[in-house]
Amino acid sequence: MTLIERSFNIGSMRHKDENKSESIFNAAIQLINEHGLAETSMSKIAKKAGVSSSTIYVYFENKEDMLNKLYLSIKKKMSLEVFYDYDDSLSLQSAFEHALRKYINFILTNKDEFLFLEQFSNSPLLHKLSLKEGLDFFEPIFNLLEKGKIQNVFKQVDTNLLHMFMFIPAMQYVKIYIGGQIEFKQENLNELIQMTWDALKA
Amino acid sequence: MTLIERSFNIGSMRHKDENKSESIFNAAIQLINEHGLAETSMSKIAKKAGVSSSTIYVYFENKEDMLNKLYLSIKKKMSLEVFYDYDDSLSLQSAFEHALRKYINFILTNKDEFLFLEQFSNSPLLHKLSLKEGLDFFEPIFNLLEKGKIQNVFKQVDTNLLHMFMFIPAMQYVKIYIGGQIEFKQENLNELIQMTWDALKA
Amino acid sequence: MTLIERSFNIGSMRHKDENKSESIFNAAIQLINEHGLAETSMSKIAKKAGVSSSTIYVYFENKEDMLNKLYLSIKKKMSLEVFYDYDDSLSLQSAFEHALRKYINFILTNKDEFLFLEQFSNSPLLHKLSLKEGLDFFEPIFNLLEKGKIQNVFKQVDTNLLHMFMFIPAMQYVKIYIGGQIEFKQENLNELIQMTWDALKA
Amino acid sequence: MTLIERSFNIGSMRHKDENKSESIFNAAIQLINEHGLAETSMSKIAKKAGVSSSTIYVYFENKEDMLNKLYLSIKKKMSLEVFYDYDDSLSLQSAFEHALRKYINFILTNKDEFLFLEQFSNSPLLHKLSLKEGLDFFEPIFNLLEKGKIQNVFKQVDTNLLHMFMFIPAMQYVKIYIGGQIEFKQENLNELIQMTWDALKA
DNA sequence: CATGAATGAGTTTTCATTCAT
DNA sequence: TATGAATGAAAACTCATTCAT
Repeated sequence: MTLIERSFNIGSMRHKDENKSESIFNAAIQLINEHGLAETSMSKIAKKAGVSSSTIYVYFENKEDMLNKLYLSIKKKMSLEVFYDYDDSLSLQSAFEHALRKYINFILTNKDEFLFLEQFSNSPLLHKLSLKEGLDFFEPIFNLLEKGKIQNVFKQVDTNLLHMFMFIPAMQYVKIYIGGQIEFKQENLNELIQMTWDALKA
Repeated sequence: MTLIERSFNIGSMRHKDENKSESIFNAAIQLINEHGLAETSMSKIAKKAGVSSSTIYVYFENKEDMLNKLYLSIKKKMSLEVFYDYDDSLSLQSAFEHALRKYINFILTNKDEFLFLEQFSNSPLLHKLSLKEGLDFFEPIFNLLEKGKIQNVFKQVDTNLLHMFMFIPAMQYVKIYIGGQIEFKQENLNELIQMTWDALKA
Repeated sequence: MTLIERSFNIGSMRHKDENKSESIFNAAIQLINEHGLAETSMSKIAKKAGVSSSTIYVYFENKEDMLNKLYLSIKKKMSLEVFYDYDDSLSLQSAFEHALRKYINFILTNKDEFLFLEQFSNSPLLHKLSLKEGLDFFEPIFNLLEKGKIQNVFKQVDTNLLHMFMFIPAMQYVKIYIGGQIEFKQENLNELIQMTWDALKA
Repeated sequence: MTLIERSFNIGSMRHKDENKSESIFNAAIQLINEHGLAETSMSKIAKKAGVSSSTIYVYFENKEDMLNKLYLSIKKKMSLEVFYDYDDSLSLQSAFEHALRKYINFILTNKDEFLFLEQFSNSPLLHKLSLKEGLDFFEPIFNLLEKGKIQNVFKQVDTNLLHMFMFIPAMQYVKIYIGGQIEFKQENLNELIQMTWDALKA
């Protein structure tokens, strides 16, 4: 909390605090990326967030609930930043490239959130429901892909396959870059986008 | 151990029981896939494996060590089954398709092992070293890809990029199939292989 | 509070709401019978009573205070319903039988209150003071028993012994009936009353 | 552990220890009588018993299991001490008096165990099964009562009623004596036994 | 009077691991 | 080699209570 925020807060210190929820989320993301889901306890999260661990239970039902809400909140943030300004007038290829670049840019500049998503996606704590809800945020992309199939620009295959090919290699690329196994090159990125396009193209 | 099994063991200097190690591995894989890494304790593994939990510490230094050894053992098994019979006389495309199909076949018929790999790959318990060692098993594939680049059949891009594009979509496809989000179709598989080829092709 | 309820309250100096106190008591009784004293928390009581848990602390000092007040309130209610109309003109045996039947009837028709009493009577949270105060409500009965001793109808033994023999078997009978271990029969009841009388009779 | 016991134990310190189970039971009984079931935590029991609280879970599944096993163990001990030497040659009244006196003597000299039983009997943690099993220990008494009915010495009423009248007043007497509300007199005891007999007698 | 938010201290239980045998 | 018993440390979560509004 900055000094200014603090002063705004004086009159309402006993009201449920967006900040608190936020700092719990941030603490969780950081710890999980640093030490893994299994090693991240509620009390460690609380300590890092600067609240009592019982306070977490004011905001969330239990650990599972907290993680699922965090998952959805990140998915939503991502969707808002990445897909909201989809421009209908662009050519299909431009739209495709635009969306993919924005997505890659998002995960590159929100590494922590992205890595949390990746780790949590493999956990049995992720509810089927959250998974589904999370996918919904990609709706504009599904529309794009369907349009591409209709225009015979993309292959006539299951849209899930197109969707998968569009994002999974990019995600993996960012993951191994973050993991230090390769170094990031703009050139690689362009190649990756080209390869993705080639995979989808009819 | 039956008498017969025992007699087979006679010539062996080591007393440690390959079977026991094996059943610990199997128990671990099953439990981790069922309940997640975080929820799988040594004592549960021991119970499922039919040994005392102290016995696990005869075979492995600690939990981390056990999981890393399990990781490498699966990677090795996979490598043996999938890449050992790489046939040099095949055309590049045939070799590519052959390898990819064998890989997909392996993970489809060894779902538990595959899912364990996926879950453990995202865990900080996975040692850098194991990760690297795990990659080594793909060496024949790296050779294939290099050859393809030299012959100008594949794009002139970082071989890691080629490797990534070759396997990651297939893995993701199997994962969402196992997760019940799509149904398996031979047709999809053929399309996937074609898309993969298109992505790599120069 | 509706407007009408509010207007009924006009003449009262106290703002504390008899209803609210009542619903806290009811919630407590129900929960304690259902799950036991140990498992009944203030917040669960509050939730069931439809108030905030901090509201309970407006009415009571703390949990102990609340339980003791509840205890006394039930004892009082019982005393009012059971012993207030003690009829001096009745013969001793009629008075005895009348009182005992009324008591049994009360605990049969107020099972929850009765069971709470039983459970709380064994708790160290029950203050000595409350216990003593609770006994006072039985004063008419002590008078009856003393009179019986003077008239040589009852045994010349410690009045506490008479009192105990008068009520304890009846209470136990109702308890095991409520617990489902026996079924209720009017016949049993008559026998029980006879046995009680025989125990007391000189 | 005495010095002698200790020396006997030297060679077997890693074998499940009857003593340990015993000291957990004793700690539990004492604490529950002192502070109530609700206030007695596993860690307090462990501390008092001189073991780690995790050790309790080596011997019992959970708190409920521990308490139920303790309940049955006391019931069994009581049954062994009180009813095992039932003498068939005695007259009914002698047998009745003998059993009742032995019972009263047992609860007077095992106050802690008795009070635990009383407190736990009212708890929802007491399993129906344990309750039933606990009653079984009274079998010799049920036989006695049945015989008395056949011989027309006792009233022709439900045996449960006879059983109840035989023990409940005695138990209550001991309870209020322990609670300090009355003082113990041999004379009272004799009166109590006479009253009990009068209640049962045909 | 009434309450939502907050929390320190506590709960039960499980964990990975050790150790004597 | 194999193990049953034991445990300190930590897990997730709940509790009675307070406090600012």
